[in-house]
Amino acid sequence: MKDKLQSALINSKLEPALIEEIKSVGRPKNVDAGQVLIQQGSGSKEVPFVISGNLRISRSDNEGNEMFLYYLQGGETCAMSITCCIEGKKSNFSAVAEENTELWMVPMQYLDEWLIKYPNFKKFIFNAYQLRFDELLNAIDSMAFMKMDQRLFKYLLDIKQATGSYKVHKTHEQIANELNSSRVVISRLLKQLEREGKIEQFRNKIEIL
DNA sequence: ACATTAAGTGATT
DNA sequence: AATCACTTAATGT
Repeated sequence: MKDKLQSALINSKLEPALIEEIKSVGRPKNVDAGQVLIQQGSGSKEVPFVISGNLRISRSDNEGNEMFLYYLQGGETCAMSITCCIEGKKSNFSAVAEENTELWMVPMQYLDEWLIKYPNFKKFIFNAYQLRFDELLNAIDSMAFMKMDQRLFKYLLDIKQATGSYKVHKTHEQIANELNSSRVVISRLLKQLEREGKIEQFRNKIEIL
């Protein structure tokens, strides 16, 4: 597992000494597909680094409504959870593993120290923030300015990007929930996309062409 | 064969 | 774009 962590962080430009610290201080954690890693409103004392697999980050309310934001992939860390941890605040989003996902959990108490001790760690965090912020802007754009059909197609492409597969194993209902829409609407739009030759549909599965 | 779950469709707001 | 009501198709037992 540590080797995998090493290779996941190889492109991060983090100081080797820091990577060693991360390795010695954290612990591995596996999350199965579909499992919730972070529940909105919960607090955590550990920061997750994604080694492999991916996490679906979304905003949700207590009534089961969900709003998909973006995916977190290997080598990335959750910028939001870092501030959450440092401030001891509760999470304002939830993270669900889309596939079986390997994580490296690092206790937050080290973060302050690392931010001072390792300049590249600071860069890493700021960079992560920047990336997430851009993704958030994208998400906002897609909600505010894009029609549902465009959102849906973008969503499918996001999944392709995150999983590296053209096959999406989800039901119309699940998709509708994640986009905070209704099943009927999604069914119709998917049908449309199929007619346009952009996708092919099967039961519990959609293939992007 | 039957029940359950997923997906398709027309009509209405 | 959402909801209702209903149909059809696929799957599990």
